[in-house]
Amino acid sequence: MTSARPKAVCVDHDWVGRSDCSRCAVLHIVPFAPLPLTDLEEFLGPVTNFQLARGARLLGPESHANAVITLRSGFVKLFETAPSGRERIVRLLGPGDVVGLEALHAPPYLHAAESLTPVDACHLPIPVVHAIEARMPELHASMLARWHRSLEQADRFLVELLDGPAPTRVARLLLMLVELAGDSAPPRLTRLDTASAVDIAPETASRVLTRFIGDGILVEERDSFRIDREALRTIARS
Amino acid sequence: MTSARPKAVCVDHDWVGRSDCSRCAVLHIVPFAPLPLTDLEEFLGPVTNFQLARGARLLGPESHANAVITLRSGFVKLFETAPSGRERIVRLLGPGDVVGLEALHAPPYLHAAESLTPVDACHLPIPVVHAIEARMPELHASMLARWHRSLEQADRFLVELLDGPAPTRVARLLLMLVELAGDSAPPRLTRLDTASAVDIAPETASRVLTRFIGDGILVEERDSFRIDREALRTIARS
DNA sequence: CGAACGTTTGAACGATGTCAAGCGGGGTGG
DNA sequence: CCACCCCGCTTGACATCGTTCAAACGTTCG
Repeated sequence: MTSARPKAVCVDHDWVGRSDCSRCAVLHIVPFAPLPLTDLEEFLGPVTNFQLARGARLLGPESHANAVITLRSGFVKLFETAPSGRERIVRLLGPGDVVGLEALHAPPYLHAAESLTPVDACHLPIPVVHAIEARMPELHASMLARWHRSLEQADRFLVELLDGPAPTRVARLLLMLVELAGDSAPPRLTRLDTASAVDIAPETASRVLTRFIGDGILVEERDSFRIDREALRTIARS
Repeated sequence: MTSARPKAVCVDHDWVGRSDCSRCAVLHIVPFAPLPLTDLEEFLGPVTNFQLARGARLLGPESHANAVITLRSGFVKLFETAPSGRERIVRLLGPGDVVGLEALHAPPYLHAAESLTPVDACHLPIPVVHAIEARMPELHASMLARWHRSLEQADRFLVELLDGPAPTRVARLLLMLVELAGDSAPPRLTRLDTASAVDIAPETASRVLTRFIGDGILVEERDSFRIDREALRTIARS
């Protein structure tokens, strides 16, 4: 209480926005954990919270892969540059997701990560994760689930987003984005990001989207968008 | 010794082909493990070895996901049918790989798996894996490595095989197949499988491959093939 | 020997990529 | 506060690669 060292963010009940910790992919278990608080403090001290603007780089293959990042709010794209030089988006992450999972097994990070919206996130050094894992086996299962989800999403990109004509792909992407967002507002991607997610030319993305807008199926806002779910689902089915 | 129950295959030194166990993704650690043999017997009893012809189904989303399969030899494709109805190959597995990893976390299997060549494999019920894991923490790291590899390959499909013109893609696929095979003979895919791996029409695959053959870059044998590595790498770079 | 399947080959169409020019809005600097 | 500039987006025209449809071939297997 009178300690000079500041409280670990995760444990500080006075911390503004602590409520979002319930979404923390790694530590959502902690509040219910049977560990004495003082122990937790020691573990969680190195965990730091930070915010980023849209378009910021979270990490890349060049960074030291010694931490994972959990998203409290905001959206992130994981991408690689293909041999052709084109940028290819391979995954999309949202609130509650973990960025840089691979680091948990071995460096380097497999992709680059950039924010698609303003982002609120926490930085967890790998040793912290392992320390918690050692004491709380539940975390292990939770991490396995993360790997599972990552694979599932990679496969969805392969099977859903890269299948069929351009309008179909874009429709599926939009649906995927609102699904990812849950109750929060889905992020509006640039035409270029849209294009590199579904592997079409930016110009084609533009044409498809302006057509959707013209048909009243899609409404774009500054940073988000709204859709006619049913109409898009029909297009997505083709 | 005089027991009526047959010896667990993994432990039976008289078992023909036991040498291939050193390649077993899950149990390659076992021979060096500090566990008493009798213990091992009990664990490994339910492990069964089996062979399949080319084109056989190993498992699918419909199967009870209560086991993983380790490939001792042969090649397997993992595929899903896309919304368009087309079959899309999402991963290729070879000797030493694990089929149905997902089951380790939760059912169902995420894909269908079919042999591309005759296959020699072992069937490991999930409880067996967990039992070994409990006693041998090394296995845990080894399993993490599996998830890691799966993700890496999924990403390679996304970034390498689905990028650039048809000849480039096919070239990359062929190179990937010989890499996957290591010292064994790479499997010759049907035109249809080739096509659904790199997302082109079977006819296009045919045209590309006959051209490669004409150029002396590729030689097809009954079940395998040989390539001019350098020439293909050049095409793959484009 | 025949049937079935995978493959080859041809020809024509069409969706999408490419190239190029113009537009608009937001941010910066004067 | 305004003007300019830059960047992302739009729009058009055109070229092209790959798909599609169709037919014939060869091999394997019953």
